[in-house]
Amino acid sequence: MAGVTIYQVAAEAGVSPSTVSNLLNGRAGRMLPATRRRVETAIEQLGYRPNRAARQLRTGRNQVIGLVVPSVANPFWGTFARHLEAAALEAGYHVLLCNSERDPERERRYVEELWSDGIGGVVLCSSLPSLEHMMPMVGEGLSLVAFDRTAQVGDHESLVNISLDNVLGARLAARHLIELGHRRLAFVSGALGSVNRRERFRGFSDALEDAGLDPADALVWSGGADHSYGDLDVAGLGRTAAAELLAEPDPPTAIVAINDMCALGVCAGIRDAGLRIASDVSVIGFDDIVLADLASPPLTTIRQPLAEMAAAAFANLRTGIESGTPMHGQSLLMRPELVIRESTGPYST
Amino acid sequence: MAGVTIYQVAAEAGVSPSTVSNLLNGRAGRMLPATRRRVETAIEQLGYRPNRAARQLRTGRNQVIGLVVPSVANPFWGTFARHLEAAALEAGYHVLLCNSERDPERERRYVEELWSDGIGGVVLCSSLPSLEHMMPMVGEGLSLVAFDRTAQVGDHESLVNISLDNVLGARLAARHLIELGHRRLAFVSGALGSVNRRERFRGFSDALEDAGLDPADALVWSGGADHSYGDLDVAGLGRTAAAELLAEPDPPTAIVAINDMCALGVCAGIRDAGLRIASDVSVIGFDDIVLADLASPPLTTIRQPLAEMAAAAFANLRTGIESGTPMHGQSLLMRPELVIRESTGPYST
DNA sequence: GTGAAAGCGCTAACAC
DNA sequence: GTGTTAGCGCTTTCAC
Repeated sequence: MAGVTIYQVAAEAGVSPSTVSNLLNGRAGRMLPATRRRVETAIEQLGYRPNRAARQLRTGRNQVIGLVVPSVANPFWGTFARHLEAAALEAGYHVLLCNSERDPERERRYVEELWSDGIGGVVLCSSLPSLEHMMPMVGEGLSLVAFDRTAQVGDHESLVNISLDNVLGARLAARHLIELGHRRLAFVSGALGSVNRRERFRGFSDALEDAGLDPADALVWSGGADHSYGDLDVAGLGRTAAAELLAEPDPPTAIVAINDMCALGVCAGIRDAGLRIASDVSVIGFDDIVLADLASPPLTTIRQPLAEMAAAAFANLRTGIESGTPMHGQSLLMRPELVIRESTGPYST
Repeated sequence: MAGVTIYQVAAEAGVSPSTVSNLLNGRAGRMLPATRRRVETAIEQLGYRPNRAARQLRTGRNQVIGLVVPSVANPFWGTFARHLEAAALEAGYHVLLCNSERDPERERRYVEELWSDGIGGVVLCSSLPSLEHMMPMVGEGLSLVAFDRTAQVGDHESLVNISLDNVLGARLAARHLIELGHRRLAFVSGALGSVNRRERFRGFSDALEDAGLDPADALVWSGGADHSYGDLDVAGLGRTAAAELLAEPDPPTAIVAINDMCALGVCAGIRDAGLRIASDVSVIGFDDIVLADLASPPLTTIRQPLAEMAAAAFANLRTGIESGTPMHGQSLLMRPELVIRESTGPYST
């Protein structure tokens, strides 16, 4: 800590602390150019940097937002974190990173701590159906943006939800497979009960119905009810899923994975079984992480416009924080995009 | 912000604020058990949470460390961030995330801001040879741990460096290839001038010499001097590198990539050229990111023990911050481990 | 063993 | 236009 205070600057410039403060806080409008110059010189010369703790103590607000993700080790969340940090930085905000490992209790503890640290806004990446446990704080003025989760019955009225249109995305995915001639489809996911898992499954079923297929005939693999897989193991889970599905009497010819990491695991499992991706079994992922394009074969997937979503999340949060009034509840559903690469191919007997 | 202060707690418990403060700060030793009980009850009842800004203003320090990484979108850094956050959390610290995009100027600005925000310690993941620009702050008391970078001539005496033994790692990598019979090796990297690029290249050269080969005969591809590739494009760079190297009159039969992301790109480039990995061209990476095992074929690589490294980084930082005295400069070089998978194979004419 | 009081550095009324 | 002043909530000597 440089240790130079606003008083020293004031003394150096021959003005009062409030003048310095005014300049610092953009109230330099009616200031004499000469005064202004003097203050700026003094700040420069002394290398003055305002003390944020003092400012926060006074104003009750700091320039920090919290980000709670399942795990930044997952490239999807890592990429999101980077975009969010970039958006925040542009507005002079910093980002406090929290990895929940998808534990609802940890999510709650994190948000509580952030709130009591004076952080005005949090982006919560939780796919929990109920955010009940956060609501007391939202009631007290916390701005909360739920990411990767759509609005649910019972949500607080000032909750903002930002996510992909998962139903549409999954529908796009399954339709692509059906158009390629596949009839025996599988859906692979981890933990049941997450909002977006439910939605993606819904879109998957819708597409089957659209094509006159019975969703009840589809193979659904959900990782065994009692397992709660970490966010990275999802790849290992895809691998296991593929092994089990391909050992079925009537195995699927195409697999929709809940996300790209899972799809990468499914691909590994297909190879483990001695089969070829696309020509033997088609695989489609979800997210379009950087690695989807690098994989072998490159992964067909549903793209989420992460940069735009991160920017929107931050913009909402900032408005909520700076307006001082509760945010107006809303949901933002981004448009998914089918990206066809080489992990999907036509059905062949 | 709950808004309940230490005064309200004191009033509720019928004691003075200092007594409450004493309890809060572990100075409850000589306190009457009855008093203590009363205060604890009051805290509980009012749901009191100390205001961190006020505490920081008073003590000058907060429970936050800064993490500056090139980009958390890169799975290697994402994984590191997660491990570091876990270590910090255990000690009650939070982590502020900064993505430098490998821009030295951004690195400096970030660290300066963190320092003036009252953050006592920073883990800086920079492979810049000189950390000169951080030194004024270190001189003033900032605890700085440089990660993924070894000690350099001219470093500040209280700088702690934590990294892998890159020379040994790269030597292990190249030796593995040579033992498989390869004689025509290539080394692929991005930006020149980073400390660990230099070290890895050194280990690569050493291994060639060990085997009686002339390092000058090796193919070195470094992304073109004037390009400064982002941390993710490193995969695209590997892809380009492979294309160019394989178009040479006398192409390499084995490639050492600067890291796994780059290696994944190299693999993509090899496939683009219609060749097969391992049987036609061997590829070895560095880091052992999660995706190395998921890739097709699974990537042979040099593993960095990231969790241990993150724990060590935090432990050092914490000691530095809490002791209040400058850290004792030292370097920690972790032992690399060769992980043989399927992207490397014997040389065949 | 417990309390009184003085600030940490800043902002924002409100005077002038 | 600029200065004076009163805290924000906490910690920490120093008295008692």
